[in-house]
Order: sequence, then C-alpha cells, then structure tokens
Amino acid sequence: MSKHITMKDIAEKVGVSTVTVSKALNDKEGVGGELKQKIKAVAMELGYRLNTAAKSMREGLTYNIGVVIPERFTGPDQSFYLRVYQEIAKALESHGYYGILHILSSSDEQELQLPRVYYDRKVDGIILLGQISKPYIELMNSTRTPILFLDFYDDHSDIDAVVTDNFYGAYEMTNYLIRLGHRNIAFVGSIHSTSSIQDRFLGYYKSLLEHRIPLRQEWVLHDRDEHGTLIDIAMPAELPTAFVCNCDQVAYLVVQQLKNNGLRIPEDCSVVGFDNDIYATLTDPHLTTVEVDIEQLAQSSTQTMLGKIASPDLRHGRIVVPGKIIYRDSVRELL
Amino acid sequence: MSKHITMKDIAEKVGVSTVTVSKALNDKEGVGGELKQKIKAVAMELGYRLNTAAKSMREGLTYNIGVVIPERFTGPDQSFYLRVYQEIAKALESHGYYGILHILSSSDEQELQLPRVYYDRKVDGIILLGQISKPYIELMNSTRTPILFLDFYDDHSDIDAVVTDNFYGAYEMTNYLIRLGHRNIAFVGSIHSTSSIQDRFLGYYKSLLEHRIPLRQEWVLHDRDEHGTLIDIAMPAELPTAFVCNCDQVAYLVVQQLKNNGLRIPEDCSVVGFDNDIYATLTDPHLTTVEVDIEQLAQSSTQTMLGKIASPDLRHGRIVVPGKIIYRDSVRELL
DNA sequence: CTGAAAGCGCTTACAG
DNA sequence: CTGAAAGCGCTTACAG
Repeated sequence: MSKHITMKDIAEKVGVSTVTVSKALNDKEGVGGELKQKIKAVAMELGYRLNTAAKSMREGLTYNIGVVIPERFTGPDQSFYLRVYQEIAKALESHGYYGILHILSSSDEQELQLPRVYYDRKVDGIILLGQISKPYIELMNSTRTPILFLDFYDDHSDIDAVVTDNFYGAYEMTNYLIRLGHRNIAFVGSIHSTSSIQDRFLGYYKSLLEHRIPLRQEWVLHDRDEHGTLIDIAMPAELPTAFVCNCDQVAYLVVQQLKNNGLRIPEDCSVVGFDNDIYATLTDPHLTTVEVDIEQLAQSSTQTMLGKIASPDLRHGRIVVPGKIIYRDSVRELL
Repeated sequence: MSKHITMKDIAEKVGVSTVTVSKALNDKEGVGGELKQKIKAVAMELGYRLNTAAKSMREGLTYNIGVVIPERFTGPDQSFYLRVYQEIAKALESHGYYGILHILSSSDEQELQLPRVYYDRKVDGIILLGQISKPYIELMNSTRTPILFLDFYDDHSDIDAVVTDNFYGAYEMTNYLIRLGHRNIAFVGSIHSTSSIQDRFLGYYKSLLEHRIPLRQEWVLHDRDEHGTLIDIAMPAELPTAFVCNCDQVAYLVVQQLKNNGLRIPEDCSVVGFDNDIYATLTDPHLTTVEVDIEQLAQSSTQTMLGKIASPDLRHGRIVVPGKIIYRDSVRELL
C-alpha cells in the first residue's frame, strides 16, 4: 500500500510548517494569499485527502448522524422510510456530514437495547425515523445525545420533531371532497395506531366539524391490528360516497375491495389516499392523494439536527412540513 | 455537556495505567483475570464508550464501508437496491463496521466525480451497487481503495464482484416451463441494457438449446430504451404460450398488456418474472418468479469486502449467489 | 502480569 | 503573516 499523503508531506514540499498548511487548506486567516494558493496547488498535485479520523478526534465530532428506523417500517413493501433516509443522506453530505443507517430490531426495541452506533460513539446525533415505544424514547432521551424525531412525535415536549403536516393535509383533502358535493365521507385508518394516522383523522374530523357534518363512528374504519399489521377492512352496511384513507396502500386495498363488491371507482365511490407513494399510481384509477415532501422533510431534519449539535441547548420544537394535494382520477364530483 | 469518560478515567479509578485498561477492554493478553473483570465492571459503571475516532486514527481504519448506488436505480418505484443496502448495513454492523450510503448523481457519474466519502477518507472500501459506466469503473479502480461490484460485473477481470446467479435462475425457470409442456416461449428484456438482463437471457437461451428449441428473434422483446427507461412492449404477431420476463415489474406490465388484449393469465398465456419483489404479489395472478437472496448477497459482499481490507492483494473473483424459484399462480401446465 | 514512551494526523491557542 | 508546542484518546512495541 502506498503511504497516505499527510499535511506534513505538503509542508515539506512547500517548505512551511503543518500549521500553515492546515490554515491554508481550511481557508483560515493567517496565511498569505500567494502562499495559500501554492499550498492548495501542491495538495492537489500530491492527491492529498484529509484524514477525517484525526480531525474527528481533535474536534470531538464524528461528522456522522445516526438514522434509526424500527424494522417494522422497513418490510419489502415499505420503502418510504428508506427513501427518506436516502434524502437525508444526500442532505447531510451537502453539509459535510454522513448518515449511518441503523435498523432497530423489534427485540432490541423491546429489550431497550441502544443501537451500536451509540456505544461505538460513531455519531454526533440520532434521528429517530418512525414511531417507537415510549420506554425506548425515554432511554434515548437519557443518553444526552442530540435526538430528533422524524415523521412522528409524542408528548415529550422536550424533544424536537419534524413531521409532515398530516392534520392539515387530511383537512384540505376532506374540504376538497366536500366542495365537490360529498357529505357521506368515511375515514379509513386505526386511529390509535400511530400519531400520523391520528392526526390525519383529526384533520378529516375538523373539516366535518367546520361543515357541520356529524361524525359517524361506523364510518371510521379500522385498517390494522395492534401490531400495525394491515387487516381486512370491515365495510359498513351503509356505504359512504367517499373514503378518506390514511395512506395510499390502504386506499389501494379499499379500491380493490370495493371493486370486488361490484362498485366502480370513482363513478360509484370516490377514494383518496395519502403519501403519493407507489400505490397511488398502482391503483386503477390513479389516486388523488397528498404528497409528502420527502426532500423538505430530509432538509428540515438535517438542518435541525446540525443546529442541535452546534447548540445543544437550543430548542426547536415541532417543525411541520406541508404536503400538497395531487389531483388524479379517483374522485368524482357529486351533483 | 458532561465530559466524556475515557480510558484514563477508568485507569485512575481502578488505580492502573491506561495501557492495562486498553488491554482489558479489548480482551488482549497481559492482564490478570481478576483485574480484567474489575476494569470491565468499572467501565460499565462509568458508562464508558470507546472513542472510535481515536481508534481509527491509531489504526488507520475508519470501520466504514461506502455503498454507492447510481441514482437511476433509486427512483420512487425502485426500492430493490435500498433494501440491499439495508441488509448490507445490518451485515456490516455484526462485524463492527458501518455502511455509508452515497447516491451517485448522473452528472457526477458523467463528469467522473468521485463520491465525497472518498475525498474525506471516510471509508475503508467501496461497494458499487448497480451497473455503472466503464470510465467510472476505471476511475474508481485507479484509486487503490478496495472496490467491490455488487449485482453486476463486466470485463474488468481484476475487480471482484458478487452477483445473483441470473444465468442459472433464468435457465431453471425456462426448464420448468418446458417441463410443463411449453415450447413457444418468449423472453422480455433489452439484452444490451445491463449484464443482469443479458445473463438472464442467456440462461433462457441455454435452456432452449438443451431442449433443441430454436431461438426466435421476434420473441426476444425490448422492454426499455438506451437510458434504461421502460417502454411499451411491442407484442409479436404470433403469440407464444409463455413469457419469461427479466424482472417482476416488466412481468406485471406484460400481464396488464395481455389482459387488455383480452387474454387470461395463466389460462391463455403463462408469465414468469424475476426478483420476487413487490410487483410479484401486486400482479394478479401472483407471479411465479425467481427470488433474489438479498440477505446472502449482503453477507457475501460484506465478507468479501472485509477480506479485501484485511488482505488487499487477495483475489476473490466473481462470487455467485443462487436464487430460488417461487411457485405461484401465473403458469399453467400445457397438456 | 503491568506500565512508560511514542506516535497516529490534525488543529487550537499562543508567541514571535 | 508564520511556526513551535501541546493535546485530542487510543494502541503497539518494548522494557521491567
């Protein structure tokens, strides 16, 4: 193996000290303009690459951020969080940081085992992507490592979170349906399952309230069991004219089920989703849905995390990233 | 911020030197059994965590592996490589290593810009996941960083690669169809697009050859343009009784197209896929397909990479991971 | 079995 | 504007 080039090599070649090389390469004050150019040129010529480990030790920063996703959100048919991770990795890189992914196994979550990145002191902070058990949140919170929740939050008011505006997205979507003449509108989603679903439900409910449409409990449909596993949806005896589904995958299943019952979408029944993921265009007809702004989610969480590392005591609160309705073909206007 | 605990803190508390602490914590020789236990107990009590940066600098290893995926393989509807990455991250962690994901933008690929992880000396080796342009391969190869191809290979006989056994998988699948009485079998996939598709085609062809079934060029169908974008498939005038598709997504599209032409699957026409990804069970009927063993792919590539880091001059060659036929409902027996 | 010394490559005060 | 000194936390010879 050819030895790595260090600042010392550059210093010797140029005939200055390593201190000066360090200053020049980092654009710090205290080096003459001409000398600085010279040093940079020689660095380039020699193929110098910074030894990050040395810098890390010196500064006490790893320039890594851990991204922890509970494994139940990473099945073969759930790529959403992996896509978020991908965007986070990109966003971090543009700030000179790197992401390290950790899939948290369900057993580690139950047994309150912290991710290895923590014990190896591999990261300067941890982004928790996807709702996790309360005891685990407590545990993470007790580590004094900067923590950020992404795509969920709970009653830990002392932890910062970045979330999609689930509430407002579902509210706007329901308003849209009502504007088209719908008044019999169901919500599909188990409202005690995750805070996302709960907030989407509340947005739907607010829209009903504002329009003085009573909430009918038999039109709030369960879509998953207590483990989060999707279950068959029990259709109500009296059918609504529209279904607000808590996500595209469930909307896809609802459409299938309605079709099996001989109904046409959207002629007989309108169905809307949330997320604008692969299921939105896999459904026939393509779903009207709310697009989650993954890129913005990634950027906000990256910036917030870097801010927390720089000033650990600064509070950021709950940062809400708005979504956007994508109009497609699964909704019909009622006359 | 509370100061971090170091080996020195442990050493002082126990009344020994940091050398002894280091030996004890790393299970190295030269520490008495009882003392070792004592040291470990105190480390635990104090909540000691290794400073990886210091270890890294000392040993010249980052304990990180870069995983580079060209961005064209990471669209919203392509989660396969992200899932492979996820498994690699897991496999690496069990070896005390971590993965750092880098999505290679198409412009960086064209302009031969190496990933930042390289310049920041963030990784001990790079796994290239997904076919990449030849000039870029040359470039990577010139860096003297250990490189491993994953899920593709080309004529660089001096680079190691881990691939799914595309050839054998398609060969077995075609054999299966022939065993069921099919003799008019088409292949769907642009055979100059990627080496995976090419190898799957060759496996299909070998099966035909062995059974003395002539290859009909009009039954080798294009499915994507030169950019890899999927295109409408031009069905041949005379229809075969079975389609061997190069991947599940394309099988899904073929099924749709055949259905639109009024054909029933599998009664009128059999269709098989490859990958066993989300499209396999999204298709109606569910696809008979070849499952790619993602976990094994991840483990083999991780082990090979760690082997290369330990012994840079050792050659590993092309490591082939077998797939497995998953029998479902898209194939019918011809009598 | 235990420890003093040296060094990995960098950056931050501080002195000139 | 430039550089000598010190130190980040660890581990590897080496000496006792």
